[in-house]
Amino acid sequence: MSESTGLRARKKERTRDAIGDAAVSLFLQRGFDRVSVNDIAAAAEISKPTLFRYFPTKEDLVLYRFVDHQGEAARVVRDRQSGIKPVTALHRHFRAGLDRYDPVTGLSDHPEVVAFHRLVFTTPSLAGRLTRYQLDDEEALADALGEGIQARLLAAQVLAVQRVLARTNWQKIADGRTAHDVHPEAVADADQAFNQLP
Amino acid sequence: MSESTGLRARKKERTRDAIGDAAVSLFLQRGFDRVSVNDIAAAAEISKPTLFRYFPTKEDLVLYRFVDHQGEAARVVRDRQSGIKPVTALHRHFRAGLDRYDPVTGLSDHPEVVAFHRLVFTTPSLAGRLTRYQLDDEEALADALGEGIQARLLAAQVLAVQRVLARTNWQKIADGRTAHDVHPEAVADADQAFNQLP
DNA sequence: ATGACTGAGTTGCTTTTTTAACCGAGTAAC
DNA sequence: GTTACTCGGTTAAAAAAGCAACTCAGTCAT
Repeated sequence: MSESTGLRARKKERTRDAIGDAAVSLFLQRGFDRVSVNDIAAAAEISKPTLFRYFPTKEDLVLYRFVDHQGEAARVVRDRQSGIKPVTALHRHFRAGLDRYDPVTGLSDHPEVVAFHRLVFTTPSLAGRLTRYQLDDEEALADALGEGIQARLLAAQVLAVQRVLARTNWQKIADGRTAHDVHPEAVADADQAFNQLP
Repeated sequence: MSESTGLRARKKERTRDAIGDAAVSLFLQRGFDRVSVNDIAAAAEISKPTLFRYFPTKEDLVLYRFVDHQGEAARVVRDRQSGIKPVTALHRHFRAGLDRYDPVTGLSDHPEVVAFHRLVFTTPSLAGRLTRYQLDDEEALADALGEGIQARLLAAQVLAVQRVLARTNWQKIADGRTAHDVHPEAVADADQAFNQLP
């Protein structure tokens, strides 16, 4: 088994995580625009230019956790077993995320995750930037689905569905319920939503 | 109060410590020449050239803890209050080291320190290199003491005395006694030794 | 409205680190 | 004896990080 990543790559990854974690932690403590990039750089013990070498903008410091899932939908479609319809593959993948309470499904009641989602949804510049990421994601998914306008339409609908499902789940949890409690409804919602897709 | 060390300096110091600690820890586990510099570099998560930029030779990886005390005797003499004889200043300084169980006096029963001393004394190349350090130390002390042959003689005698005292203390502790138990004898030995110096 | 600040990004230059390749001595295999 | 290791230590080139100083917006006094 090769888990040898090379010194350079390993340290870069660690630096990236350190910056991202420091940023999110500070943002959760004090709010997005009460924290300067200087604060983050200081907390992560790196210099400001280094910070911007890892993250193009301040917003990306928050959203890099989503970026890591960038293109995931497209990948699911591409890697599906033959004979399985794209929508089915996406449905199963979302369902699996639900079952392991993956934060991207909105179905996580870890306090940090909940706070993080509130941060994103209630900070306009972050929500804005997030939709831009989702557009990229949509495009990739459309490409994976095929060529014409139908592929684009389907891609848009799938991602819209996932967005709504995730927000719905998050909302219920933000209202104080546990992820475990919400799980059955989340599964039912997902089944209904995906099944009425073309 | 300024404790601002600058990012660069702070990280360098940390890297140095990481290398030194990794090295000593491995040496204590497996013995000096059962550990390659590659092992040390890997454990400290730095590359081999980096290791050698921090430490000129493998031996220095062990001895840097002594190097940090390099020139201490000379400094004690130079910084003594006026009216105090050099030997007296050195005597008091050694006595103070005894009182705080400073490892350099040999009067420490921390298992790690004891094992470390055994490592140094029982590994020929290390003992050899250590005496070279002590020669440098001796020269610095001689310069601090004055010009002629007398200064050199005194310097040599002082350091010889300190060496013997430290080894004597260490030997007693290696035989199983506690530092606290040995302390009175160590003080008596030191008093006797320093008092019969010119 | 002008001037002084603050904060997001950037730029040029220097220092540090990684990488991979090498040297030279020792040593074990055959 | 030659071949092939391993190990201490070095070198050159390229990547990455630090530092200081800068631009460009906004903001908030006076």
